[in-house]
Amino acid sequence: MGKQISFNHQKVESKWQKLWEEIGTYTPDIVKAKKAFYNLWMFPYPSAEGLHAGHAFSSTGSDVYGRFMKMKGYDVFQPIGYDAFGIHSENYALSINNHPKEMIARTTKYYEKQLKSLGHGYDWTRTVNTSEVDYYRWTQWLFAQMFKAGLAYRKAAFVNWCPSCKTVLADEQVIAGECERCGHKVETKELEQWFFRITDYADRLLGGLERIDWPEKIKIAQRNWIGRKEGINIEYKVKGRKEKIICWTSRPDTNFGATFIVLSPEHPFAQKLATKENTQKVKQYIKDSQEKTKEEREAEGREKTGVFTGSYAINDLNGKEMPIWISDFVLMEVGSGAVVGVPGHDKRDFEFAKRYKLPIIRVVVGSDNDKSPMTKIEQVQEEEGTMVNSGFLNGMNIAKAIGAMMDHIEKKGWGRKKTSYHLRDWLISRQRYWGPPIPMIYCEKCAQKSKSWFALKGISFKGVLHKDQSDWKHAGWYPEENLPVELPYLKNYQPKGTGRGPLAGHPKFYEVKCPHCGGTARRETDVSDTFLDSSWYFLRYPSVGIAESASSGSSSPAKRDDSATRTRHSAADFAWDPEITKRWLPVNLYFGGAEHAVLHLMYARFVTQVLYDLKHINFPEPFPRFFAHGLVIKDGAKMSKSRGNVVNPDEYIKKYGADTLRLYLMFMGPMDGYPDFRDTGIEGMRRFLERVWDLFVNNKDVILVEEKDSREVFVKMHQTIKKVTEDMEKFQYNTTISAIMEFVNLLREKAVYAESASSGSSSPAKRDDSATRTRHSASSYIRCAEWDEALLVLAQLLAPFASHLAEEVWVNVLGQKPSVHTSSWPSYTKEIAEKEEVTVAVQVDGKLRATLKLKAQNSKLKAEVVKAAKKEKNVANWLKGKETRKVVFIPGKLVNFVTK
RNA sequence: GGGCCAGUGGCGGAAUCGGUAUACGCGCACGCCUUAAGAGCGUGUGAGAUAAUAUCUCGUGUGGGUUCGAGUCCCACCUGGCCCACCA
Repeated sequence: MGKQISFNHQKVESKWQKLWEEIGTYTPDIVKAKKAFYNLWMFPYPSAEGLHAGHAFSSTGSDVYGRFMKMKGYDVFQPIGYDAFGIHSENYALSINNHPKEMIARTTKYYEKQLKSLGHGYDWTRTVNTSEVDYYRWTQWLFAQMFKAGLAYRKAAFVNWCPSCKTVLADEQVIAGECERCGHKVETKELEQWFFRITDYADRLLGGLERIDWPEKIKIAQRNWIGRKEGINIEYKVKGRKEKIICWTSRPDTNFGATFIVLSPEHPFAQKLATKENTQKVKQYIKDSQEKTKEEREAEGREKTGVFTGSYAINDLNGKEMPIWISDFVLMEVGSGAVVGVPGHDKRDFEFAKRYKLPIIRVVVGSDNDKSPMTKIEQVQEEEGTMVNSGFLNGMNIAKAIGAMMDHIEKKGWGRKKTSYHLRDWLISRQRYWGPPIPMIYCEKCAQKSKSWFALKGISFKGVLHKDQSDWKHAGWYPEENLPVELPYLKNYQPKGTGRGPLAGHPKFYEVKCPHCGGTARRETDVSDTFLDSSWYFLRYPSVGIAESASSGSSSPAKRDDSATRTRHSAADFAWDPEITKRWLPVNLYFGGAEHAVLHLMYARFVTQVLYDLKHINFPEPFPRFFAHGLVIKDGAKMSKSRGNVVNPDEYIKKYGADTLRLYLMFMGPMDGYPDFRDTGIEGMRRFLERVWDLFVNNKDVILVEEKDSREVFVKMHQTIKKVTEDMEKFQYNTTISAIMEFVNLLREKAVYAESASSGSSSPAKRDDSATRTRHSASSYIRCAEWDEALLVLAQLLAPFASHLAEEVWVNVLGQKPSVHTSSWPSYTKEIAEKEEVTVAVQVDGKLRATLKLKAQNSKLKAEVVKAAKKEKNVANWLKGKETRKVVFIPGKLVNFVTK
């Protein structure tokens, strides 16, 4: 008997996990659900060696909320899947010398086992794997839609190239000059690539932020990344030449202080403007700078380099000649790739001017009133001040001067206002193997025709497709209509580093007929960015199994696709079912990491807006509510393999149980914090659960709660429900659990165990040797209803966290029908939850001198409280000989005698 | 360089609106139990003064301010973290 006290987590957990799956506890009626709640956790990529404690932390945070909503009466849908396509999985496969296809098959199995062992309430009947053809045919479909809408185009550009991953990268995927995946320094290469016109959506992505419930820091990150800035393109004539240089600036007010112009080495005029004697130097400089990586450019960073072209631009404002220089601190992708140098009011310009002894003119005087010539960088006035040496602007403040100057320049025809964005088009091609082949076909013959077509129209065609939809077919590119374009199994899938993907070595794959002229054409051999896979997965989940099952044909869904006969939105043959999508989307709560602020979260919003515009869905924002969880820290640092501080949840689940781990992870700290994982902490949590278990299984021996105690238990129960309910909504699980602990502590304190009549030496009463607990003979006391209710409530409050233990006691101890997870969340009465007796603080001049224990209603009466407070010896002492000038009274809380 | 966030016991962290700072847990100490150890249970635990569970002083990174009253609000600074970064 005595040994049975210990909670056998392995037995209990596996028992319920099996049963839940059998009876479909977490599989909602996807077609008919009335109160749909789509609770989504960012799916993981199954490339590493399984889930670590960080995954367990965030997925549990999401699961706890889903379970809570379920008990609140919602039809909760919690799907799970794998972001299994893409460079991260491929790199991992390469590192372990395994084919990604096999690696994925193995790791997804392991992930599934781990996720199940954590006891999460996922709907395992609807999973997604982005590397499976049934999924990626729609990723390809999405690409084709983008192209048809004029949102996918090719252009030659200076792009980020990772020499280690041997592929190009989007701007978002370059972190501080390094590859997001492998950490290798990124270089710049000029290549022709596929882009998505995300910049067309810049303003809408910005505007949409106002309407969604996201953490402010994520919104700010997106705003900064989009980086909308008002400015002006100023056109400068070049002395003695026909070229005009356009410089974008947000600070035209300082233009009277402009003393030079700097072009990016990649600027089309960079070489052209070099005078004869400078040509050699300029050529060399351009060549040198292009060989540098971004990192190198930056490392030399503050030490500016440059070369003079020999040409001069004219500042129309004052007719001054400005030497035109070339320097690699000016980036082609920013603004217009050319900068007007105002060294007095821009630190970088100042450094450049200093280095090459260019004149520095002050045109702004700041609040320090320094009007002296500028010789030190500290004097550079960037932020605020009053205009000087600036003609008609003199005396104006900066804000006013900017407006005045912009109007002036536009009126004179020297330039045009232009809003600039930091956001750039999404580079979507990858020269890799493990991804969806870009479903496009290129026909050289058609391309030649289109070149003449462009020539006819007077458009110089440089590989950039125009937005006008009629243009695309003239560039020789056609979207593949027979989807999917299956990724062939390649044994040697290693990236080549030639600027082309591994598929380029397989004529069987790329040799196709031109869908337009029937001639020999070539299929695109690059694959798409992995972030395209994850940009729409949330649309897929609810319809998994629905779209296919509605199909009557015997052929596989992959083969059924025939664009001519396909009705786009028929349930049988589309990525998502329109009715189900209406019911379940947008996602009600998205739970994930903040590190995706300008990656996945931005791309998913963009794709959703495009699909909304193309009328494939009826909502413009995929995630109206997003919660950004924090990270688990171990030994003071972020978990990582290289640090060797990765915590594998498996061993903890085995040793202490999933319930213990779940509770501990949620108790460590707030969900958006960075709590430290400790072994001693989890042991403490196991002890807590052991005490809870003890409370339940020995429940039948509790025979008494005294009148006073039963009331206390009852009140505490209502207080606990209130606290837990409120804090759950705010994802403050740590305080939720501490409230439950307090409740458990009280129950244990008040419990009185009977001498068991039936059992002998191993009776439960023996187990507890506390001197404070009294033992009574069973005959003289009765059980109270409050006690039984308290235990039911306790099981329910624990259910989102300790799902298995709660279920076990709910069914096998408390005799309820399964499942505690479908029972309705307990309610509380506000009046009962309010304390009956309160402690009122008594202060003299703001210092605590006594506390009063008063009945709640009395504590609200000023006269009563003041009277009682003055009676307190210590208060009287402090008031002696002083004149009370004022009495501050906060009903039910505090009284403060002011004598000063 | 820019943006955002945070500094509370030995540790993780509590503290709705400005109103008893340190809830809950870990750790530690002591006690009970035990032949012993462990487990379990109980008590204590911000610092200092003190015979004292009475009482007093100090105390939420530093310095100032507002207020009857500040962890919370304002100003300046210091430290740490995260994100972005030669963005014109």
